[in-house]
Amino acid sequence: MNYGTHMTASKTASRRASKDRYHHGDLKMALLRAAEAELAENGIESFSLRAVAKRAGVSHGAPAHHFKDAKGLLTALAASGFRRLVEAQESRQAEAGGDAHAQQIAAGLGYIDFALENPALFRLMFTSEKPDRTVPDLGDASIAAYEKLMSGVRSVVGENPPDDPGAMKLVMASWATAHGLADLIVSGRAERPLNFSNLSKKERDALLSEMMGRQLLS
Amino acid sequence: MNYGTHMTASKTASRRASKDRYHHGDLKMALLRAAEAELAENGIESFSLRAVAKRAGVSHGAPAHHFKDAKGLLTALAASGFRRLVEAQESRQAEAGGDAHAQQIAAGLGYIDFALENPALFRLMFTSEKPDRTVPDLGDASIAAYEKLMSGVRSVVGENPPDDPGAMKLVMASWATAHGLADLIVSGRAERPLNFSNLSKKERDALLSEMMGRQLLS
DNA sequence: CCATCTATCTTGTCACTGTCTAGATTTTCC
DNA sequence: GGAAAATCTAGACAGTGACAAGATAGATGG
Repeated sequence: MNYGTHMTASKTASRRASKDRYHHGDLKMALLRAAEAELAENGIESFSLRAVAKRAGVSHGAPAHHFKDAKGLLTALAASGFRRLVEAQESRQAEAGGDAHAQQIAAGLGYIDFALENPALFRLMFTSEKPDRTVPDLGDASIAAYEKLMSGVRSVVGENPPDDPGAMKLVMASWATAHGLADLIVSGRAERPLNFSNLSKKERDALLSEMMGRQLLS
Repeated sequence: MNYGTHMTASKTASRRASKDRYHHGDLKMALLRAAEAELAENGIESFSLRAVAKRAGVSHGAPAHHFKDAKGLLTALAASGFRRLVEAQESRQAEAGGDAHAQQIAAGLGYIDFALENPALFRLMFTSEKPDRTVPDLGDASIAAYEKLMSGVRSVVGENPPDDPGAMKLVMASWATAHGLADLIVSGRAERPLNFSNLSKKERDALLSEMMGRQLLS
C-alpha cells in the first residue's frame, strides 16, 4: 500500500517500531508478543501465522525473516514460557517460609499459577508437538525448569536426585501431582470435584498445598 | 471414477462394506476407525478430515453425511475413548486384589495404560478443544468415567464424595496424580527422572503404584 | 557523499485444508 | 415400479503455511 508516505520521519530514529515505516524496527519481539496474544485469545488449535503477522501490522511473509516458519516462532515462544514458569515459581517461593518443605510446595503453587494465567502457553509448552524441542533455546529453558525441580527435592530429602532412586521417585511424584492439578484445573475439570473457580485464593492454596504435600511426606 | 463396474454383486447383500460400491455400507464406523488410525499415525495436530476420507476410500465430502463436520467426528471419537478408558481400568482391576485400596490403584494403572496405548486419543479427550463437550454422547461418557473415579474413592474412605469435602479432595488428588503421571509419561518427560521406557512392566507398576498410593494414605 | 551490499518486508503463487452446494447414484418405502 | 430419502461425488471458495521474486531500507566502505 502506501509506499510514498513513509519518509517524513528523521533518518536517525532507527528504532522507532512505528507502523508507518517499511522496516518495523523490532519485529521479532513484536511477533512474539502478537503470537502470545493470539494464543491467549484463540487457543493453540486455531493458531495462525498469518493472523500473527496481521496483528503485528506486517505482511504474511514477513515472519519468515525472523523465524524460519511457524514452528520456529512457537519454539521461541515455548522457551520464553519455560523461563517465565521458573519466575512464577520463584515469585511464590519468595513469599513462602524458608524450610525446604514449604519452598517445594510454593514451587508447585507457582507452577499452577503459571498454568492458570497462561493456559494456552502452558499447552504449547507441555502438550503440543509444534515446538522443536531439539533447539537449544527451548531445550535449555526446559532443562533449567527441570533442574529447579530437582534442586527443590534435594533440599527436602537431603539426597542428590540423579544419584538416589528414592529422590528420583519424589521428583516424578512431585512433578506429576503439580502438573496433573494444573492440567485438570486449566481444562475445567476441577470444577465438579472442588468447585475451583468459586474458591478464594486462600482456599485454593490450602487445598492444593495439602494435595501436593502428601507426596512430600517421608 | 469407475461408475459402471459396481453392480455385479447381488442386490440383497446390502451390508457389504466393500470398496467397489457407490454406497459404502458402514461408512460411519469406517470413518471412526480411519480417524483413529490417522490420529495414531500423525498425531492430533496434523489431523485432516480429507485424509480420513481418503483412508476410508471415500470422497472428501462423504463424511458430512455421517458427522456434521470434523468437530462432530472428533467428538464421537473422544466419546469412544472415554468408554474404552473405563474398560482399560476395569481390565486392570480384574487382575488386582479385592480391597478398595488395591482396586483404586489398579484403576490408576489402567488410566495410565490407556494413555500409553492411545497417546493421541488421550490428548484428544483431555487437552483438545476440538470435541464438543456439550454433546450428550461425549458428556455422558466422560461423566461415567468420572463417576467411576468417585465410586472408587467412596470404597476407600467410606464416605460419599459429593457430600464429604475430604472425599472430594481425595477424588481430585487421586485423579491429578494418575493424570499427571500419564501426561508426563506420554510426552516423554518420565525418561529423565525414571528412565521409564527401559523399565519392565513390573518395575513400572511398582513405581506408579507407590506414587499413586501416597495420595490414598489416610 | 554516494554506490553497493545485505537485511527486511511485500506480493504473488502453490498445495492443502474444512465447509458448502449441486448433482449423481443407490436404497427405502408405499 | 415409481417417488422420496439417504448416501456419495465433484467442484468451488476462503483460509492456511511455505516458497520465490522483487521492492525498499539500512549498513558498509570507497
